[in-house]
Amino acid sequence: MFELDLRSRKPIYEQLVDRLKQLIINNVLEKDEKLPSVRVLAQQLSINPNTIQKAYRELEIQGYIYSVKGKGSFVNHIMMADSSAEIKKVKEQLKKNISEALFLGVSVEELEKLITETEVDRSVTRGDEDDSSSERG
Amino acid sequence: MFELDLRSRKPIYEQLVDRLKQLIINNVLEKDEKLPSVRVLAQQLSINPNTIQKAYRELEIQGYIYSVKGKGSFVNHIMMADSSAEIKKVKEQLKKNISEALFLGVSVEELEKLITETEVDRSVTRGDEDDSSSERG
DNA sequence: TAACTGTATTAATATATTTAGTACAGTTAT
DNA sequence: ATAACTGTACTAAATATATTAATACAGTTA
Repeated sequence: MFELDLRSRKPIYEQLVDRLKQLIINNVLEKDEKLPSVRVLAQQLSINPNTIQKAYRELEIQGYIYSVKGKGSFVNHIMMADSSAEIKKVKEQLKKNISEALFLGVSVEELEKLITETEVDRSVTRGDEDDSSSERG
Repeated sequence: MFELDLRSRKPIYEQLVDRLKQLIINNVLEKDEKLPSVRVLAQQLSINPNTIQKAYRELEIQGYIYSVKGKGSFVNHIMMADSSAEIKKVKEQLKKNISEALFLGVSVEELEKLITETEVDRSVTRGDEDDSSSERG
């Protein structure tokens, strides 16, 4: 399904969370799509099922997936509801990154281009079927 | 000098690096300003000097400060030179944050406003004495 | 019932972080 | 030269965090 860096200083479960988030955000994993079970994915990645569960649990807390005992874990594309706390976090992180980028000499134009590029990438992978979140106005 | 969250899962030295970076980026700490010595800051924050040194060393590697044996550690505002690796890192992190923000429903307009706001903050705290990195052309 | 699924718990292990203590070398002022 | 500061290096111990392992329980599906 994807690659992990077992030698990284970044914990495996965090890598999993980040990776799965990106797949969900970019619609590679579609709404209600079933994720591999904790045991199957653990075997595929040659790591312990508990580590997978820790990642899935975190993703569920953050609202990216939902899990049903006996059935499995599924992608949650509803979102947009009570994500205010998450939005605040992301915005704070963005501010830090932006000021650091500016400090390192990245121009405002380049930063704006980054936004446009990211937006385009999303439109392409999502087939542009829902553009409400990227309206300008 | 600042606050730390000793209960955070984020290592103390990483908090220190982030915090000092922000102070340097936003020019709260000015060029060639002397930072507290590892021992003094350690006592102020009630943590071990080795932890301070680890943070200072990381900041020196990243080019934010420079240290002179016997004299102290000082803010480095020259930068802009060989920061290509750092720029690449920040850009990748920015992409992730932007796509997550878009996914959570933050509009492109809002993201662009974040850039403008951050730019303004920097101009104000820096007295606008050097605007070369924020030209739009 | 058998074979899946998520979830929980405990213990052991591995890794990372922090502390503690000591030491050495360069700077500054006396 | 001495005293008091500075950064830096090193080892060992203690603490915190992450990961594995093994087991168990409950819900789902065929």
